Amino acid sequence: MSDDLELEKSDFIRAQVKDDLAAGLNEGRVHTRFPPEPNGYLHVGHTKAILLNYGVAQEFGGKFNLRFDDTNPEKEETEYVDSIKADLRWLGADWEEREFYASDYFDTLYEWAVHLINNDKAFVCSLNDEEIRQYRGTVKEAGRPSPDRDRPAAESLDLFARMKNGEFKEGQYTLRAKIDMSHANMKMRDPLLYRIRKAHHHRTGDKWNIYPFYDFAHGQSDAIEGITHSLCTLEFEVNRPLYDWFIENLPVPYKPRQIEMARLNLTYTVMSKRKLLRLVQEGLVESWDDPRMPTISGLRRLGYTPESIKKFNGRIGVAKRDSTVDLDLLKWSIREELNQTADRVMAVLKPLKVVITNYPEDQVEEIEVANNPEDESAGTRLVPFSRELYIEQEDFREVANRKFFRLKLGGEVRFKNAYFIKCEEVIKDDEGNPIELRCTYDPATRGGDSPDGRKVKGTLHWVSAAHAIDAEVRLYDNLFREPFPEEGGDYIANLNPDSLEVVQAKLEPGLAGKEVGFRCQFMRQGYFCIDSKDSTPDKMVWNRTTTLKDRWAKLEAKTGGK
RNA sequence: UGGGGCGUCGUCAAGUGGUAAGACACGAGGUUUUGGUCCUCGCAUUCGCGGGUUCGAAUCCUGCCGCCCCAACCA
Repeated sequence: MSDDLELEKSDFIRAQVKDDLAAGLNEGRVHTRFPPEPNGYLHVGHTKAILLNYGVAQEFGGKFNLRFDDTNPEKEETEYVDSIKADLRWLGADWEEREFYASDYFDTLYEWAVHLINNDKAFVCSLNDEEIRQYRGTVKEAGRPSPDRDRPAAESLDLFARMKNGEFKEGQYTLRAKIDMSHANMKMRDPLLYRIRKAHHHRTGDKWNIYPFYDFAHGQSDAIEGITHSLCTLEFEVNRPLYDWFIENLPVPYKPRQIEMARLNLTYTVMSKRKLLRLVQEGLVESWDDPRMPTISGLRRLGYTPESIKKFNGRIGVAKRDSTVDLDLLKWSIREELNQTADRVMAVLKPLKVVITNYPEDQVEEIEVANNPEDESAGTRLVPFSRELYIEQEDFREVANRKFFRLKLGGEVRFKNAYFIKCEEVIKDDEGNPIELRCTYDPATRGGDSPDGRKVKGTLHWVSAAHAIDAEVRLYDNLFREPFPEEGGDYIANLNPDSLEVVQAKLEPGLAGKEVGFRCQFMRQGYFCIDSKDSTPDKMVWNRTTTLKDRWAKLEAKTGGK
């Protein structure tokens, strides 16, 4: 698990920070921040930003702030700030006592807006949203100045104060910067600074009737906190000139610098809070932390560890080109860890009864099984073996070719660590489906080796029927069936109808009493963990974190089942 | 009147003038009481394309092509 003190992390951002330090910038400080808007749950994409920002601060002996970008009261809720904090803690990103909110700075921001008005760099505009859009021009045509652009500062000051006091309706006025309506960068065409919004804010309550926009809050918040490197995603590249304009034109205590990187995209998933919110609202998934969701809380519930997510992020790197990472890399990162650390247990997902006809009726043997072949120190345990057992339905075929190493009528296989078992008879239901196998065992093969040296090709996992624990197991698969669900139409249409299959499984008895969150490998099936929401001691619920690599399935698919 | 970014293997990604790292995926073998793990081998004569500079170019110059972002009172 720790082959990864690896080569020192290096990417263009860390290189830049290193250069800045070497050049003696920022008094030798490094100070980063993660600035989520509390309008939804965090997803894997955010882990890239969190781990980068926190990692850079750590690596250069700097500080890391958590700052909620809460300038839009209509979409923001305390539930979201709580979930965000829980996710950061779980990931191990420690903001110490520096938990801030853009709303902490509303008073300062208001003063700074007044400062701009006084310096003839902002004005109160009475255009409505439609007019503002028209006056702004297009990407290829210059815009036109608002008729209010030359409103005297005294008048703007008065109007702005009255906006704040709630004297006007929403939408009646805005405060805008006075920059350049013909600027090639649309963001510089007299951008909006404040809008009237008589909404209840999750922290400031009803104190404010006006709220600053992102552009007027973000860089200034960075400046107030003394952030040295303000890392964000590529789409904010066009906002940077505006970011710098405010820093230059306001009496800020510090001049931070914005650096942009590519956001994370993953195949077979969507990575936008808006799109994830729709899945939740329309009941297409159970909740934000549905194990199929790419949210941090969803992955946590699915069984991912913080380490695996860090490993994943270490592998994908940080760069500026738009990219979509293969979901397999994420799955690989958790298998990689769990292969080393998870105990192996036997659990039968889709049970088929096996009766060993020559095994004494009331006999029970305790079979010794290694807990983890990758880790001898994990020790061994005893598993009961008896006359009636369960095996996996898919481990039996009445007839099959020699590529099928498992049990067939008349064939012999090994039951893991127990005995060689031979299938003598199949009992079927009315539809012809096998419902019970009558088998014999070879007492001389106890432990799973034959003294006469004969070989069997297959080894099956099994569970003693009388001792088995019943449990619900949720077999999760990709949420979407297409690698690029957003391509061509509505992503909802690309939802994978088989993203969840629920089965009633039989588990080996040693699993009784395991705590919520417990992870292990169900031998030959995958990695599983006990669900943190729905599992109870009486009725366990398990989630499949991910399958094992399955070369047999691949072979079968290739040969078309022949 | 457009501006700003970005193009290196199927997918990520190193590389910063000295002759294409690594990972995932994929393929072929071997080991194996998990068709898992592990091990071995293979997988870019070429860096979006074309010119140029140079003894030497993915790296420099130049022309073209392609993709992404910006015209919310969202962030």
